[in-house]
Amino acid sequence: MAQIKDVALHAGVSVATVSRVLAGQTAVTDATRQRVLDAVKALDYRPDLAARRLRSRRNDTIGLIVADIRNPFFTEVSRAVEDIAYQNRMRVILCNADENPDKEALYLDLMRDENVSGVILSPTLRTLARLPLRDYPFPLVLVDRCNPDTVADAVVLDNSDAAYRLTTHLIEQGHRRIVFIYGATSATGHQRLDGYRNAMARHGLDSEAHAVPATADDACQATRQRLTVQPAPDTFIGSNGLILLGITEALREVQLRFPEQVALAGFDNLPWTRLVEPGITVIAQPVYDIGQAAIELLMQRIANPGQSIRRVVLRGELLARGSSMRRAA
Amino acid sequence: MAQIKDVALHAGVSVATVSRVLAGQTAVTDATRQRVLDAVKALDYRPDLAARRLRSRRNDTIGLIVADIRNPFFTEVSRAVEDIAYQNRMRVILCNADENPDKEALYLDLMRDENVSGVILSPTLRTLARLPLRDYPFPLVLVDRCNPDTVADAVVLDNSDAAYRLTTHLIEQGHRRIVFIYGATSATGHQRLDGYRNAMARHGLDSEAHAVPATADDACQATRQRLTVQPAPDTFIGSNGLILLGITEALREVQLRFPEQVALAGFDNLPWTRLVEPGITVIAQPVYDIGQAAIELLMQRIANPGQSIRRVVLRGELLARGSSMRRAA
DNA sequence: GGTCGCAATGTAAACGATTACATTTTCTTC
DNA sequence: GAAGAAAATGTAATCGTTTACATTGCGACC
Repeated sequence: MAQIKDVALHAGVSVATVSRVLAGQTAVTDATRQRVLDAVKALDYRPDLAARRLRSRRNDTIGLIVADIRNPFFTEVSRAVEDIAYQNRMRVILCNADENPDKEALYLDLMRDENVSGVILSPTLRTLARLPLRDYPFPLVLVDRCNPDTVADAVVLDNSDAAYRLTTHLIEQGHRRIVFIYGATSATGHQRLDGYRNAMARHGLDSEAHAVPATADDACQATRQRLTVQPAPDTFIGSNGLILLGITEALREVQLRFPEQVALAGFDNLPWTRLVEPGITVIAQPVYDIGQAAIELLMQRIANPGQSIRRVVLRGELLARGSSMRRAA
Repeated sequence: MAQIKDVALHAGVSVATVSRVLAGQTAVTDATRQRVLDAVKALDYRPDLAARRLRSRRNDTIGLIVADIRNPFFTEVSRAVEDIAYQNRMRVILCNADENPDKEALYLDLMRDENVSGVILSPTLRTLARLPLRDYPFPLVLVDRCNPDTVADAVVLDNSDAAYRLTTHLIEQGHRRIVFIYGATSATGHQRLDGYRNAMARHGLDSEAHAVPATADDACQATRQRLTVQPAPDTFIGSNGLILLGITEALREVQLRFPEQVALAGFDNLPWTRLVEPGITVIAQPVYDIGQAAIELLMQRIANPGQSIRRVVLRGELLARGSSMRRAA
């Protein structure tokens, strides 16, 4: 493996000059620059990243800690983050916390060990609550989840508002006994719950919400359970794509028809929501944009650590489909 | 930030001893080991990974280059790889090649630069073809995709056989005019195509296959297109989950009923395949197992570079659902 | 008790880059 | 053409570990 001194020798210059050429500095003659680049090519020289990072104390790597990689929301966010990062010559270390605060803490430690330039995180409720107590040695951008009082850059949906609009839509379609099932571990679930409750209260209706672990199986279980209890609900809302999936499975098991026997709606415009007859009404999130906004925010903060805290709030779009339509009288 | 010499000072030993304790070597007295560990804790010392990697020339990082992170198959593989890797104190760099050979080459170079201990790769056809020409400076394990003659460790499904079984099942159910839609860029698609062709030929039926870019949209487009041409097919097979999704969308658009008007089957037991009425028949892959086998294979090779090439072939399971059932006469 | 052997520990040289500082070259300007 | 400034280049220290090699300590054995 060629080293920088081999390149220097080959080009007839000093190692410092080679380093400068590779760093893209200006204080080099065009002629020598060219000789160095030729030598680099001739020897197929590639700088040793470990050495570079040790000496320069820079890393050009960012950490991305997602709550659940199986959730298509996060895979799409990851895609965006990765795209933009590599366009800017940064590496990404992707970690999957599986909605587990311990894993999350572990990965945050790991990021510190790796001396990353910054981290994008979708925190569980516990980590979010502890955020003010800890002091991380890197810039942190939250994505998908934050509280009104969190002191960190963040990119989120207008969760409460979107849930309010979704619930209002259902009420306007004549549904009344609306049950809300949400993920217990995420701030998102709670904010959407707020929106749901507000909409219900404003129309003089009683709220009924169930917290579950944020997996399809748990949501399915909870829905089954609820169906055994009278009075049966009109309508279910799932606070994210995985939960909506679980609810749908449970309703399909007992052969309930949408929207005649039960109405259904939720968050995340996943491909299958269009396929299930007669189409499931959802709030669509601008997923790629969320990821893109997050990494751009992070890079801005890395470049300028002193800048004031920013929060980007994106709007969800209501896609009304058959599952929420007014049922025949 | 505490350094190793601070720890040494605090514990009253030399830096070498500290390093030895942290490396878990045996040639240290219990008493000194304890003093060192106390000092580490007291100073909250964390080794500088860049320095360690530079000096030791080890990295304990593996690269995972998946073909398409949006394909749930690969997200589940990633989960498995990550789980096992971190259990073994290894880091994972996850890269998404988007089925693009150029991106793939870029990431492979990146892995070389990062000096990773090994790489898990799901190659496009082009990269697979070029594999013998290149010589990578790290162990390589292929996952999901390989040829009979590829000279590398690999973990794959019994693709041809599974497709054969699936096609035979459809034929036995009375379907005849079966169209196979597959991803052009992956070896998997071609192997499944072989199995399909064999089954058709054995029953004296004509094959009809269409290659498409491996996305749901392209599969949807191709299906729409095919539906405009007479004679209309009995049945569609999608060579993976994304393509199956695209086909399903196209068939739903024109309101065709399963299995009365058209039958449908494919690969990947994704959650939504159970939800679409009356359930879509699929070959289920042991996804987590595939990822687990891949990283275990890789770790074995890292530990023992000289061992002979291994190929792990896992069996797909046919889940017969309503979409492939015999239609009423 | 001296010597040998081995275990425990210490000293200092790597690892391969970047970069502060020193030096040389080139360009202005008179 | 000389002086001085600025640009280009070179020399060598440095980043924080690991590890080869040197040294010390200690018990066993004769």
